[in-house]
Amino acid sequence: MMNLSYIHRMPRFTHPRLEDVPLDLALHALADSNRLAIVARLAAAAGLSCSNAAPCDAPVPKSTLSNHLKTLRAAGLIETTQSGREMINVLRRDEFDRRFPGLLDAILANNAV
Amino acid sequence: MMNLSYIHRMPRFTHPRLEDVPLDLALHALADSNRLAIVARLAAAAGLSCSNAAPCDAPVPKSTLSNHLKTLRAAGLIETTQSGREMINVLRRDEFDRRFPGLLDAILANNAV
DNA sequence: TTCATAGTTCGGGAATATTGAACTATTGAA
DNA sequence: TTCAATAGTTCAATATTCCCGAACTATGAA
Repeated sequence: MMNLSYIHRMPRFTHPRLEDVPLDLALHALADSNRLAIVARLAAAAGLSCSNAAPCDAPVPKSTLSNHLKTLRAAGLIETTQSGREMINVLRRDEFDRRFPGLLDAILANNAV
Repeated sequence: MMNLSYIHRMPRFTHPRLEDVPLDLALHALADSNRLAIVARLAAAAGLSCSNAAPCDAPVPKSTLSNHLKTLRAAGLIETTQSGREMINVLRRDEFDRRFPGLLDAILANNAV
């Protein structure tokens, strides 16, 4: 019998190449106040678990939060890796900036409270 | 009997004050390839009727086009005025730039084919 | 008038988003 | 080892939004 237990250690998430991300998909991911808040928090931190990346105001259900992070992942904005039982999210800042120069800067600058 | 015919000459569209437009609404309006194409055309023209503002590739049904323009209007991106039987659309560039400095520039610069 | 043009609005089906509930995986403690 | 707690995903049902054909309104021209 083959030992298949290793598959549980396979990477859980797929991350797109930035060159495959169209502008409208990136903008769509950022066109939501909760996701904007998440990106803003990640921009100011080295890496955050899902619950730590969540916007502090407006409590978001965890399934909703998970979906928001999936949307950001699909747009090439964040990379998620497992660490213990937490999923650590990191902003793919350099790659995103190379793909869309100046875009994230402009958006974050305009996201001030 | 009151003469009510004048109401047909009332302004047809309402345009938001830019300070009332939240960032996520503006991004949402721009997070669509057809609407991006419309904005790009308006950025390069003084004023365009709805059908002239339509993206040249991908033919868009006129009701869909009308809704796209309504979305852009609600986000403070365009101003629409009637001229004869055409509706002339103008990009509210200065106002939008004052509200969201650098945002439209960054988006249009990244919208190049 | 009447016709054609330029668009808006309405309504229903298609596509997306939200979220409670069930589930998986990991850690720590008994 | 087991058991419970934690951190998150996935599923499925509901809610919302979007798309677009059809009907409608307004204007200009014949």
